[in-house]
Amino acid sequence: MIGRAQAEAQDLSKDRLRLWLRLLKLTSGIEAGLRRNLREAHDTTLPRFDVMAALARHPEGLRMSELSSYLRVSNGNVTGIVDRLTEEGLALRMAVPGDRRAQTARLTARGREVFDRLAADHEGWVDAALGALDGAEIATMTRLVKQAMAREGQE
Amino acid sequence: MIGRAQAEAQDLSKDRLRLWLRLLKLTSGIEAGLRRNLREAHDTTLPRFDVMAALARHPEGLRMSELSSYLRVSNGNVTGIVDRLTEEGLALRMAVPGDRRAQTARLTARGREVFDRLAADHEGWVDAALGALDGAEIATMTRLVKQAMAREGQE
DNA sequence: CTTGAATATTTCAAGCTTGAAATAAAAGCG
DNA sequence: CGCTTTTATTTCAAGCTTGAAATATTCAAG
Repeated sequence: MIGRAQAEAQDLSKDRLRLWLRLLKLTSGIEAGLRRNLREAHDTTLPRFDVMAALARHPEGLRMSELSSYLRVSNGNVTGIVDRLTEEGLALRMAVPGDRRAQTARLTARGREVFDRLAADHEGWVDAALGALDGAEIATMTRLVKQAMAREGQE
Repeated sequence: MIGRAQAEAQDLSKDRLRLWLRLLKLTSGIEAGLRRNLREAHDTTLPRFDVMAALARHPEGLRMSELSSYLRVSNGNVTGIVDRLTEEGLALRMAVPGDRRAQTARLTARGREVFDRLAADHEGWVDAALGALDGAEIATMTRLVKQAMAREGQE
């Protein structure tokens, strides 16, 4: 037989699992909507948007490795995305003086213009997707998400 | 100039955007951990696990189209994943009597055994990932996620 | 200097994902 | 019955993603 403490821990574990599945469904659903909107309204993709957003926050440019750790994706991944943004004339690579191994990626002038339009729409889509939550609810959820990340994100 | 109501709506929009970014970071982080654990501990992937979980809940089998709408992924996607599960001897396709277009996918006996082990570990990993939230916090967050989905998910 | 370890990035194979096109079969209908 | 439309699935090209291997360069000893 199992004690009361174990039974409660098992229930809590099940509740955490159910929350996880719902959370995943919510974020996947919103993400799918964002991907669809980006494609239909701007003929682009979420990974390209993410890279452009990172570069927009760092006008001085980011090294490829900084970009990949900032976005938490692999090095090889950003290589390909920056390649495509460069082909499209939205980003460019610059040599780093004093280290011939490294490159910094930056947005071009056109990249900045394009990103500004993307970002405005993006904020609107997210606002609509979370529109069922009012200010207090957003604040509560933000607090709980931060708390959950304190454990999860410290690896 | 803009009125107070507009200014508040803009602030709320920014707060929703910040919450979205945190939420995405939390779920992506947990998901990355699950993918790593599945690979390292069981040499498998999250999409395979998701398909096996769906099939485990439906021992009578699911049509390919039911599987894809259940998992909210494209038809072509499940075709490939079921192909690989079949190659590994974990799933199989069966003809549907009376409709030669359709197929149902099912877990094999070995597929069920493998899934049971995966599921146990999976629940433990999720429990650990959300371990910073106690029962009341899980309940609050679950309520808010449901509320957010009521709007988002009704498409 | 030169050898070896560490660092920055790219390349690569494999798998996931999508939307669109292609196949195939069933259903409706004149 | 023939013909069209709908439904079920697969195929395909393109892009994303990863971890591992390959390149290139820098750094640290000796």
